[in-house]
Order: sequence, then structure tokens, then C-alpha cells
Amino acid sequence: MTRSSVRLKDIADKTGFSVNTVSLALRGSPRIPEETRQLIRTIAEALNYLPNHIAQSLVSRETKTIGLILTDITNPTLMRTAQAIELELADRGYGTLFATSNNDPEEEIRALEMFRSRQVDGMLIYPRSHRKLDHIRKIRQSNYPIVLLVGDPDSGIDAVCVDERRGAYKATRHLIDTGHRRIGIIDSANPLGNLEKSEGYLQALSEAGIAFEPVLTADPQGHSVMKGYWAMDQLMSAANRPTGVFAANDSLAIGALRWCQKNGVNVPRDVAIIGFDNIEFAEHAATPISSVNYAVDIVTELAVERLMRLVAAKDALPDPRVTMIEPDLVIRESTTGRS
Amino acid sequence: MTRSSVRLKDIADKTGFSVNTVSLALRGSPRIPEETRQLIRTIAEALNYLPNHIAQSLVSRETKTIGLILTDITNPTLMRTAQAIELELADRGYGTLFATSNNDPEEEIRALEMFRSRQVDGMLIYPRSHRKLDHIRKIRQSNYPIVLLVGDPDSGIDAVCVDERRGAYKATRHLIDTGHRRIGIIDSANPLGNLEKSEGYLQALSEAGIAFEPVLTADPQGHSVMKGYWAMDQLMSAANRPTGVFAANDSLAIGALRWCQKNGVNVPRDVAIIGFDNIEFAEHAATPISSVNYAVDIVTELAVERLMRLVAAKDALPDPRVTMIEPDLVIRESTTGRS
DNA sequence: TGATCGCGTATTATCGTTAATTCAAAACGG
DNA sequence: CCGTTTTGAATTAACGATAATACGCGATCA
Repeated sequence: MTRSSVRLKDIADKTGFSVNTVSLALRGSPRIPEETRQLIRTIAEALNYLPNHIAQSLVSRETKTIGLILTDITNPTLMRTAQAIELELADRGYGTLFATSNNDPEEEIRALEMFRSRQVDGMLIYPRSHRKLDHIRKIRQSNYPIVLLVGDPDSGIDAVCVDERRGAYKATRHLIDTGHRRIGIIDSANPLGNLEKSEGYLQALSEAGIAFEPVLTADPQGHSVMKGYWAMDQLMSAANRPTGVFAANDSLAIGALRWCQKNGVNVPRDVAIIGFDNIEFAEHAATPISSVNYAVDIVTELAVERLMRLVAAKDALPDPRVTMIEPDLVIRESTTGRS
Repeated sequence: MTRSSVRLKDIADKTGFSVNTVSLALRGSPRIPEETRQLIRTIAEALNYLPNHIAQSLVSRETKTIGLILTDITNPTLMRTAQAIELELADRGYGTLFATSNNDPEEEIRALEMFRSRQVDGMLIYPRSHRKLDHIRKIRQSNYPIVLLVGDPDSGIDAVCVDERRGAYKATRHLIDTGHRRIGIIDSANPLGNLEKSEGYLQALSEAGIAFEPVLTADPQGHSVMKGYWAMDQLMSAANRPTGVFAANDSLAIGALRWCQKNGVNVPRDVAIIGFDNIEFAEHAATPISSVNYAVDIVTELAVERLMRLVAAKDALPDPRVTMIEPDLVIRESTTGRS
């Protein structure tokens, strides 16, 4: 066993004390006199001892590990989230086990089982769909701490997230307020997906007495710049073009903007464009793009805090609570210059 | 213990067999007759049994977990890498434990220790600096499987990575070939950092007989778009402006491009700009930006494969090997139209 | 002076699993 | 028909740590 590491037993053998004494000494028990403790600590240091966290977990019945499931990472915002979460958890002494579902329900379940098998103390999940949360709810109901990063007030599962419906509402409303009546939307239309943004869009339209036109809807089937480009192409090929477009994220918005550039359509004069997430590149696009903005750090901090509270609740979990963070708008050139 | 999960013992009690028999049955041992096996499997299924991976790890002395340390994630390319690695590892039945060093040496060491303590079977590391690898080398020398994602042929540690020196050389060379003689570089100048790109830049210059001018160097102190913007500002305030600029990554390049836009400097007529990493946004910038491109998937696949080989080597690790992937150029509008 | 207390440490049990060994009863063979 | 194999299991011992308990011994106390 070349790769063997130092165990308490090795220190015990070296010092002549028993394994238990060594364990107590290293953990600073008052039952061990100072002198002995020093000796043991010195030897442990010299041997470069690190406690076997696996063995500790087995006895303490907690792994100090949280499982994080994301759909996929090509979305820069999800990644910022991931890093912020890792940081937040590391600060609290937790490790982060990480898995992606790739938007595949099977893989999501696989990840869930893998985490449970590895005895993570809790999970943070960006679910593939929040119409189908049964498999997650089942785990929560067996008292497993879970916090979702996309919320649904009725899901019966804790969640901390951005109020996407409200963000989309605000974005659409902004377009309406700046004089637009024909407003297109670029967003996934998957009925199993997350429809908040579409709902916010529709709400703003109906409030303003604008009829919804399916032809002003484009499903990008993804969230890359190119997907946005082609979705915009579809929108703009309508007989009666939109004068404003809300894109469900900034990559799509950049793609839409790109289409305009290539086709001699001026932004914002001919078409106004607003995105979602306010990534750095939105601000620095050819025409700086307006976007729905929110504090990633706050979302992750609250999510982690909530999860920690669930983990700490030894017996029964408190009733689920859904916290929505209100986003705001960052208005840039892509939606100004009209009235 | 409300949160307790089902153990082998529970199945044993339910079926009347011993714990060991249940264990063998579930693992499909031929020593258990078919009938018994079926019975046990059915009960296990009914109880929703999942093996406790922690306990398994303690016995098998392997955790089927790999530790991944990145510097930070704001870099989209690093993130693509992270996801590709997670996928690759999941395919091979490994979990991914994830930590970021935030470019802080202390945190890097902390992550290293945390991983060792958690008994990960191996580590993939994007080191903060590959001038100071002593702490990592020490672990590798105690037979711990480690593969770096930034390579140094002399580090004594395995690595699979992009040949950044070569990429920078090619980028600079491209500028030279298109007629530029005054070529600026935007890259971190931290002598403890990763200097490959600067070296490639210098090599191309000297090969072309162009003298290096420190005034054509700007340290962005980060890698965001804004950092690139201000670095470009610094470069362009020189008495004798560069006509071509190589930026160490695409965010910086986009920042540089942005500066030009805002200051009435035409790209590529007045200044040519080339970046590194070929992220999606480079292609879709106001002026599509040329960039150094490489196959992320190949790098990660080779890195994981190498790591698996090290993990499989039970006794002594094979001699370290460094694999460099040759990058190529994607030429776009930002560096054409001159010569 | 013998019982009691405290101190410092050792011993034993435990976490949930796998591996090695043992064992009882049935099946077989000469 | 008795000894040997085979079969189907149970028993015991790890893995590396923590927790609970036990123990020897000097000091304290009635």
C-alpha cells in the first residue's frame, strides 16, 4: 500500500499512547494534559497527519458536503452562481459535490441518487423543469434538506431564486413604456420548462391591453448566441415585424443584436432589444444591451443560508419557504432613443 | 433519527438473512442462489435502499471521487472545462468535488488538504501559478495522482493542457505576418503567474527581429472586459501607438475593442486585435475578433484519461508526462484588411 | 485506614459496508 | 454407511475514526 496515508494508529504507535488518547489530544480535549497534547501534536505534524474525513463521516453521520446540481454550465450566470455557492459553502466548512443534468431528466435522477448514496448533508438544485418535481419532492419529504434555485411557490420545496416572472414583466413593461406595441419574445417554449419569463411577458402585454400574437414568439431551442441569432431571424421574417424584443437571456439578446447588425436593422431605432441576467458582455456589446439585473451573491447567500438552516434542523424540517429576489432593470442604449 | 436511511441491516431483519448474505445478494454473488437473491433484491427495492458510499469507501479505500481545483470561474473557458470534466468523470463513475482557489495560494493549499482529507482518488488542478508548485509536487511525490491543466515540462507533475506559448506565438506571428511591427500585449505580468503567453509573444517578436518595448505591455490585473478596456487605454496612450494588440483572453480583447469603439479608433484599420480562447462572444463582438482556438473537449478528455491511468497504477506512479495540445488561429475581421 | 474521588489513559463498542473464515447440513462417493 | 465434498448460509474481522465506559493509582476525606 504505497499510497497509504497516516492514521491515528501510526501516531499512537510512535508515541506509545492509545489511538483514543491521540484522537482526544488532536481535538484539544481538556482531559489530556498539556504536555502530552504537545507531544502528540508535534508527532502528528511531523507525520503530516490529516484526519480521514470518510471515517469521521461514518461515525458522525454527516459528511459536511453539499451536492450541487445544475442543468448545464454554458450559461455564464449559472456558473457565477456555482462559484458563489462553492465559496459560500467553503466558508462554512462544507465541500461541494457537483453534477450537471444536461437538461436530461434521467441524469437529474442519477445525480440525485449519487448524492444520496454519498450521503451529502443537503442539496442545492437548479431543476431541469419545475413542472416535474415529484422525484425531488419525494426526497424532501423523507426529511432531506433541499433548496431549489428556481422557485415555485406551490412545489412544497424550499427555494431561493430570482423572480423571473417579475423580471420579464419589468422588461416587457419597459418596452411598452418606451412606446412599443409590437413586442417579440425569444424564450424556450418547452411546456415542461420554466415558463416564468413567458408568463411575465404575457402579463405585461395584457395589462397594457396588447393582444398576444404567436407570430411574435420564437423558441431558440437553446441559449447560445447563435440560437438567438436564428430566433431573431424568425421573428423578423414576420410580415409585421416587432419593434421591441425581449430575450430570455443575454446570450440570446446578443445573438438578436447580431442579426440586426448583419441585416442593416438599427438598434434601438428600428428594434429595441432587452435581455436577462446582465452579464458583462451585454454591457459591452456593439450596442450596449439593456438587461434584467439581480444580485447573484444575494441569491446564493440566501440559498445557502436556508439550506444550512434545514441541515441544522435535526428532526423535522420546517415548512418549505420560497424566497423570490426582485430583479431590476439596467437600461442601456439598446432600448433608448425612442419615446 | 428521522433522517436515517435504509441499511443492509434493515433488509437483513426484514428477510431473516444475515447482513452479509444481503450484501452478497445485492452485489450478485454466485454464492447466493437465484431465489434468495430475487427475494432480497425485491425487499431492497421496496425499501428504496441505496448503499452508503461512505462506508463502502472506508472499506474499499477508494472514494470514486476526483477533486477539481480551479482558480476562479469568471473565465468562461475554465467553466466549459469544468463541465466537460464533470461529464467525463461521471461517465466513468466518478464524482467531482469542486473548489476554487480564487488565485490565493492559501486557499489553494486549503483545497488541496480538504481533498486529501476527503480521500479523493485523484485531483485535477488548474494551479494558481506554475512557478510555485512545490506544495503540489510534494503530494504527487507521495504517490497521489494529480494532473495539472496548465503544464510545465519540468514540473515533475503530469499535465495536459493547451500550449499557451505556442498559441501566443501564433497570434503574434499572425499580426507580424499581416504587416504589423508595433505590437502590444495585454497580459498579466505577475512573475509568479503563468508567463507562457508573454514568452510566446516575445519569441515571435525576436524571431521577426522586432525589439521588445516595455511601453507596449499592459498588465490588466484581472481578466474582465473592463480590465481589458483600461489596459487598452494604457497601451494607446503611448506616444507611439501599437498597430496590433494581442490580448491574453477574449474578455480582455473585447474590452480592448470596446475602447477603440469609444475612442474612434477603427478596428482593424487603425489597430488589429487578437484574443485567446475563442469564446462565443468573440465571434459576435461588434467587430468579430480573431482568437486562438483549441479543443476544450480533447484537453479534458486526455486529462481525465491520464488521471485515470494514474489512479489505476496501484503501486508506483508512472513517470510524469506533459501533453501539450497545439492551438490554432481563427481569423476574423479584427485582424484582416491590412497589409 | 479504608472508602471515595479525580486524573490520565486504555479498552470496548459503534458507524455501514466488504472480505475472510467458519460452520451446519445435505449430497456424494467408494 | 461413514468420510468427504458441496452448498448456503452465519460469524468474525477489518476500514479509520469517535463515544462511552472501564481501570489503575495517587490524593482526599471521614
